[in-house]
Amino acid sequence: MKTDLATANPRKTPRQRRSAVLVEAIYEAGARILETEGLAGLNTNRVAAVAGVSVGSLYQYFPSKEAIVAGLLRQSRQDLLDGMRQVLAASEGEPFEVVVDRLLGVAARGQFDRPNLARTLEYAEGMLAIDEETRALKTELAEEIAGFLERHGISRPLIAAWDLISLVRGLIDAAGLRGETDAADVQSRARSAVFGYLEKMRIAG
Amino acid sequence: MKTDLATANPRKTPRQRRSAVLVEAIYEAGARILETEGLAGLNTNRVAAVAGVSVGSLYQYFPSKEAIVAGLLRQSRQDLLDGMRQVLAASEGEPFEVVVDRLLGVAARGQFDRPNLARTLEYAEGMLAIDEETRALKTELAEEIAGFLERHGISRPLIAAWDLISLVRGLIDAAGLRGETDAADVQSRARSAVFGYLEKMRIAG
DNA sequence: CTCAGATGCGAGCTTTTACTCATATTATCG
DNA sequence: CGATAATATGAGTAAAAGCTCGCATCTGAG
Repeated sequence: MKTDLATANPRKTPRQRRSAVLVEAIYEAGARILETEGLAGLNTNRVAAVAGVSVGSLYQYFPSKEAIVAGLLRQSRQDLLDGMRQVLAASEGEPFEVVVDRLLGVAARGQFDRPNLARTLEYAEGMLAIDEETRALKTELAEEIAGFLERHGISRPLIAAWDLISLVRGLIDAAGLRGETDAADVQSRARSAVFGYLEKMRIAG
Repeated sequence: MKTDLATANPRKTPRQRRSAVLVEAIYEAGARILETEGLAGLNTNRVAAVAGVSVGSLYQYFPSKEAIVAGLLRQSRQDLLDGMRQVLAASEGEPFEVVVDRLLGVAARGQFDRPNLARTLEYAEGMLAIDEETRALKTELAEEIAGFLERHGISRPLIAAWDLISLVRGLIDAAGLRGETDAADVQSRARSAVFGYLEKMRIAG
């Protein structure tokens, strides 16, 4: 638990194809373990075993087990941010409600298929030394959303963005945990919460 | 990580005062560690050290480290459930909005002062073998809220209860994590989300 | 084909951690 | 008090986990 930043970043980057494959296998093994057993079940020996590689190879590219988790978190955040930006870019001139719903769709898709993984990764942030870049992705996402909200007359847009992100995450996460499978239904309830919140904010803010 | 139920429950109950004090010290030490270093930072040796007792004593009352976390989770849930029930019992005939706001206050108070602890405990449920009784507390809470919602004409009350609980938790949790200190402001935003959601649900349900 | 650099390996060393047990101290009650 | 039950202790053990290092194998440029 003493992990500082130096040990939470990749050690070296793969140059040949086989090493890229190896790194990918490690990430997937890590994800699977986090998904089924959580942070506490993740150890380098097991990751290596599940990935079908040796511990030594693992340590060629990951200086610590935290680095694996950090990498997964970064990927997950980057994907979400990219998805959101794509929606926003492709939705110029569209009605507010439509855009919000599309954003919601991106969020739901990213979280609902592997809810345990998503939850563990988010939880991990508070416990690990995560590099600034990965942390920044979270802020970037909020700012992206905030900009969009501001353009549509929502007051305190940054606060609202944070609130909406965390509230939607909480709702979807819990639904996944309970074993709900109807993503459309969950999304529609999340929509209610989001629009409800926004309406109140338009008046009160 | 193999912990089954037998090992996640208290070993024996304190009979004298000194042992009750000891157990209390262990819980508080556990809470402090979870708060600052998360689940991964919790180990029996450290808990004992922080509590100022010996490992041997710890194992007199806790069969495993999981039992400490399980106990903390149970307490936290019991407190929340009690608080909610008290509000509901004391609010017969009060307007819906007032009661909701009081419930929100209970939730916020229980979560906002030690957000890291609250988050870790909730996360822990998925990773540990928690006794049925503690698990049931979660359901009881949802059902309590659901009953209240149903009496006020909310459709799909149980789903709505789950959604509201998790959405409020997500929102408050994130606010605490970001270091917000104005509990009243957070609560008022949570109120917006809750009423917003409920209004949509009254129509759509 | 060759060879230097890149990659892969896994036995094994070290540290951490869960947990026990023999022993010592303290409370309670007659 | 004195005796018995309750409680507290912490050195010690076994298992798990983090991580290294010397050596084997592969790849691609020339």
